[in-house]
Amino acid sequence: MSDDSTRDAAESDGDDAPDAAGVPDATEPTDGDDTEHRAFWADSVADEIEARDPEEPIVIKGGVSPSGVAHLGNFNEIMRGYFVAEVLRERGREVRQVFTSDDKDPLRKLPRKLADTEGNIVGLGDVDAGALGRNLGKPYTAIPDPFGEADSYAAHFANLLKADADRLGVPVEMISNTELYADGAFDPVVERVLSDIENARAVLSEYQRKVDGEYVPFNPVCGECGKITETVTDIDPDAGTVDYVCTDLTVGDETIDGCGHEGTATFREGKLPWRFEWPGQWQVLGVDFEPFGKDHAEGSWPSGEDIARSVLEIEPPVPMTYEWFTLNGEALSSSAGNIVTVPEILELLEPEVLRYFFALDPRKARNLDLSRLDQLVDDFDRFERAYFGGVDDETLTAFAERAYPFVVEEVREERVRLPYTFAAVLGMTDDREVRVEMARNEGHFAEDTPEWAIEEALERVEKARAWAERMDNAYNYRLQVEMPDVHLESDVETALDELADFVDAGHDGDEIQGEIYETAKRHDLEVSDLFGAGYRLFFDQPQGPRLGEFLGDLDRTFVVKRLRRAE
RNA sequence: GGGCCGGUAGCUCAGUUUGGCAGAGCGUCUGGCUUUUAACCAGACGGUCGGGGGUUCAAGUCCCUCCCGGCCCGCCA
Repeated sequence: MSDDSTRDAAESDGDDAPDAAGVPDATEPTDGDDTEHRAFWADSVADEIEARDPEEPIVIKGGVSPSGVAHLGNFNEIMRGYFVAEVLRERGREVRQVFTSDDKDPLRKLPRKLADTEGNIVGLGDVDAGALGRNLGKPYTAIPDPFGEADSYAAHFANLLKADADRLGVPVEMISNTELYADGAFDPVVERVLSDIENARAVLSEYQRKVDGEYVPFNPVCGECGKITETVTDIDPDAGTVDYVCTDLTVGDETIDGCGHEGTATFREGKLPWRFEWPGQWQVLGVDFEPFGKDHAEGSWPSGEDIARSVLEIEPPVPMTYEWFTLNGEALSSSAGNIVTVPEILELLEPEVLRYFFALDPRKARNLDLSRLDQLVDDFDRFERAYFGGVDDETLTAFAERAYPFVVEEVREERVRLPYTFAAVLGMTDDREVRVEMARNEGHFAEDTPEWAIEEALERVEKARAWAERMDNAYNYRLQVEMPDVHLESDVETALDELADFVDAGHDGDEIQGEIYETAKRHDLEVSDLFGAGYRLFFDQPQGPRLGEFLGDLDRTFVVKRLRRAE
């Protein structure tokens, strides 16, 4: 176990992310006054926040170290916070949702994966790794963007995260931790911690054994080499400075060399260690609610809560632990390549389905199985129907009544949802008219279905098509525009010619489907042989969707020509 | 080793606060759609609610204990 920890620590910054469910403490009512059960967890959290009679705007926070790839796990905090924010706004509260980029943290190790400006995941080999290596130990904001576009390494990843939040329609305000120090917002916190250092040590030592009488909870940035240092030799709270020596920094079994410089730094030229910095953020930003992954639940939350009360003398925010989700059954890990980004998953799903995923109970550990996205979409569709009263399930309906309006951008009952796997079938052809016709035949579109609803419904076809291709699953068939290279027995060819005549005479899909059986029978063929030939001709595969009905929706001339094997 | 969270049908999940018949969707199977061919319809099958013990008229739900998984109890965040 401890062996692993080295590896894990190596990329702990971002990677292993959080996932899905949450901790109960968080949603437990304060002091047992009113224990009203809520169908939507965000209502329970909102109750708890309101019970504190908070000043407005109510501040909801999340945060992450901008270490490498912004992946879906990082969105737990943003999405969980979003639902609580929306519930409070609905109750007439003014809410500010912020997300800190903890970008004064030092780059401790070279990431194995990065995300470029478009959010695509790339390897370290695609950037100047040597340049990055020389910046080990410096704050992320002091390191150039490896892709050369943003102001810094930190800004690059903060921009990606912000872009993803925009894609999901979450109005989150990004805050640079470095800036909080630079503009003096953190001054009172640092001053408090360092002037009351005996107390600070005493409190933290309850949680961290390493804390001793020499421990100084402040890490200056070296004025010479720019790296975060660990050795403070003197503190002058009145002057607001510390003296330091730029010593080596040990990270796991690696050492980042210090330059030996001896200097003096102001409270703005350095940072607090995380255990103090987190509570400091609560104070500086006036945080009322913060969701966090279960890794914090037994570590930094208890100490942070204590530091907030005992050192900073502030009330910590309402907490909520969420469980992590797994991706395809495995922990999220960028180094292992088990990662999905927001843009990636939005190629496969509508944003509202993804929001739905995060509206589910945060306490439950979930698995996001890309090969079974149809299940997630089906669940969403059912959830949506429940909102409109179409599902005989009290619990689901109660949940949907509360959560659904926050999941969709706009509540519109006339909206049409094509079942995801059916959408994948429609994705076998690019012809929009064929898609619409097939959907009509299946009863998904009615005569009076408005054009906007058809447009929206068809957007799912593109998602489902991308899914079928990416998973290379049972729906990954493609109508062949060019005649495939097929070899057929002569009796099969004869049968196909007859079938072509039948189609040419003008029959609908059902009739064609029936005629395939009849034709096979007449020619003493195995039905499967004739179907097989059809699938070869149209899909260049041995199998496919219900053939007759599919052909009935295609252009008749095309179908006839293809059945006759004409180029 | 200690602590926290999770474990309900093959899969994805409700239900656990406040004890009251074990649930849904999907999948599977069977049947239907004049006819084995993945879209549609109906029905059926499917459960030791992780195991064991306890409390109770009654336990998925409460208590004890054990198993499995994740996390924390070093550093860092």
